[in-house]
Amino acid sequence: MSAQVTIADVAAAAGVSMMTVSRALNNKEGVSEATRQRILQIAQEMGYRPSGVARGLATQRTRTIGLVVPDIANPFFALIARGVENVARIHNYTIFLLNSDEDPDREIAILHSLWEQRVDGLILCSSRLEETRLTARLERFPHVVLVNRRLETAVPRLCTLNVADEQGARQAVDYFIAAGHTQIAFIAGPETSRSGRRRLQGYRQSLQAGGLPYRAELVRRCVPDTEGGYAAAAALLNQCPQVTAVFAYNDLTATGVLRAAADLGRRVPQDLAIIGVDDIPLASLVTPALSTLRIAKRELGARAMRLLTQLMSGAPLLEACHQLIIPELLLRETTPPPTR
Amino acid sequence: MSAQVTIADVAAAAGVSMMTVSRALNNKEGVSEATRQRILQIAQEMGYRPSGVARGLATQRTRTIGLVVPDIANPFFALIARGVENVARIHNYTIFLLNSDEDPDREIAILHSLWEQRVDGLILCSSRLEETRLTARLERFPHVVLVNRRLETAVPRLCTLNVADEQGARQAVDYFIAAGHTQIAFIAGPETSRSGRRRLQGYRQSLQAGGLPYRAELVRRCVPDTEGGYAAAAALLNQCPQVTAVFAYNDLTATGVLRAAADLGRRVPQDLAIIGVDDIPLASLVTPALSTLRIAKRELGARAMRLLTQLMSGAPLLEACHQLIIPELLLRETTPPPTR
DNA sequence: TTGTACGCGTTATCAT
DNA sequence: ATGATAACGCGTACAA
Repeated sequence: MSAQVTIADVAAAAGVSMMTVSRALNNKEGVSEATRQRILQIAQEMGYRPSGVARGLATQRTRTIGLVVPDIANPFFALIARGVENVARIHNYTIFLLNSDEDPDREIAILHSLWEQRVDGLILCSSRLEETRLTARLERFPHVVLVNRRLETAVPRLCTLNVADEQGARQAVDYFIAAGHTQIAFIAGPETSRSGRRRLQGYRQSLQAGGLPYRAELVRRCVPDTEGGYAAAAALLNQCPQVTAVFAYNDLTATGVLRAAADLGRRVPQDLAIIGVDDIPLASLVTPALSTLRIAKRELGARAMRLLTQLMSGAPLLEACHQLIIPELLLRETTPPPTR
Repeated sequence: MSAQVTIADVAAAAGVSMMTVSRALNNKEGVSEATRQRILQIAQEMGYRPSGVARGLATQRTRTIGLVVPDIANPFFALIARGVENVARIHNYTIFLLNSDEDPDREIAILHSLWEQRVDGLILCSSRLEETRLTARLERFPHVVLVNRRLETAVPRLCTLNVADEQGARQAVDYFIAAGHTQIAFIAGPETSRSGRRRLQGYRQSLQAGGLPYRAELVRRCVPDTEGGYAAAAALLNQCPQVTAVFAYNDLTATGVLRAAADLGRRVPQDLAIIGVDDIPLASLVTPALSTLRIAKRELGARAMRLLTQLMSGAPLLEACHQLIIPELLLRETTPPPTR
């Protein structure tokens, strides 16, 4: 039980006041270089490390942030988290990571505990809270970046960072239409997903622009994982065998579509073309490799943390407070090679 | 900037002392039920939340723990993290998550920052620090659980939780031998991996027990990802075409082996049988689906946190301080179906 | 250049 | 059952 070494111990050992030690350690002026070095030396030898807790109480800043994701085991969010961490590390912030499991009640509980920890900032991904409840909780936090969630009302000290879902969906569906497909389905993910709803908008816009009718039976909700995609695709292909192209909510569901196609004897991409979303590592490892809307996940996380850092620094924002990430259509093997 | 509501504010509003408020909120005795309810009510209305920072300073316990993993984007560790979180949540601990990137220097830096945060406990996964440096750093922490890392010397207030690597490797190689394979290769992962070294021991033991010679050229080091597995397998299969079975460091490298086999025209499992380790979600999604040594990752994480909770509670341990998780051989499609 | 005294928000000790 | 007071470890005015 190595007794905690405090600044008082160091001061005593160095024969100076606590103040001098504090100044020396925090690189503030008012200490001669000689004593500073001596103090640093002694602190080092004693294994002194300042208490973030005490410092937090004194300064009212903890140098911690909260990162809330639906599920860190989802590679999409894991990569975002890596991006956040890379930037946080540079600026010396430590991260509380919490999983919300897409459960609004759980999300509330998480925000409470993060607030109790007095985090300096919060990055909240894919919040499933309704707007009023969400903004009410968020107002207490000094600085917030919302990822993958839009807000109707402006909240001070809050930025958002979103994927251009509509535009992305249009890219995918436009591609299908240009390739001559007329029966294009959308496996839409869960009803509660806001990005799913926006992708649906893009899907409809694209159909309309291409002069194709919208057919409700070609849009299927599903649990956003491989099993969900499989089930939805199996039902779809049985009931609407005329479908030749599927745009999927994400790569996990797209993988489910892939397996359903295989089980039903549909060749991919000849009989059925598929485009997913995210470009998680899995996408390039399944057979055939998934064509997908690539989202720069690490970069997204890094940008979120950079925004938060700017907010926390108190300086006026250099960038726009509400940003958009544009996905990029990545054609692999589940879309036919270009014919010419 | 909603001014922080403190216990003093609540006390003033309720017309009692801070102490009474504190007692009421912490369910301590010494408060009449009537005033307790009244205080709870008022605190609620004022939106009061106790400051973990101040509480941490006063109690010398922060109700936070540190979780260090090599890379949270690796699904193996992400699932362990979920296991840890599920248990932490129950006991009201909040988690600092840090990625070590398998970099010893980074690991040291992480341990420093976690110590500065005064975490109550630490779960450290796959430490790459040499024993003396590691134990020196760890002694400062009140309670530690080491995952996937053995220690020669005993450290007080420290438990370990490891995968039975040797035994697991033996299960896989024994299976190959029983199936009649005589040319069994091992794609061993990085030299620095201790579990890789232990799996190599198991591999050699199994060969010896089966009366098969050990051949150095059948053991290949590699970066532990798909690309590394691909490169190692491609070289191996070119130089030693007689190989009919490969035991791979993990599922990621096994997937690389799978792709190398496909590119070299080897049918799996007929020409080449493959067994990986971990059973990450990817394993069942590649084609053919990977046979693998399943490690119960969530359960591993949950057990680690349960151990830590027991340590932190101060009560004597109910379970053994050094535990082992036994992997389970899961036969899918990269091993031939049983012939009979 | 250096030191003193107080505050940060909460719990613990000791009274009342 | 309730309250006053002193920690907890550090930073910050202000003083020397």
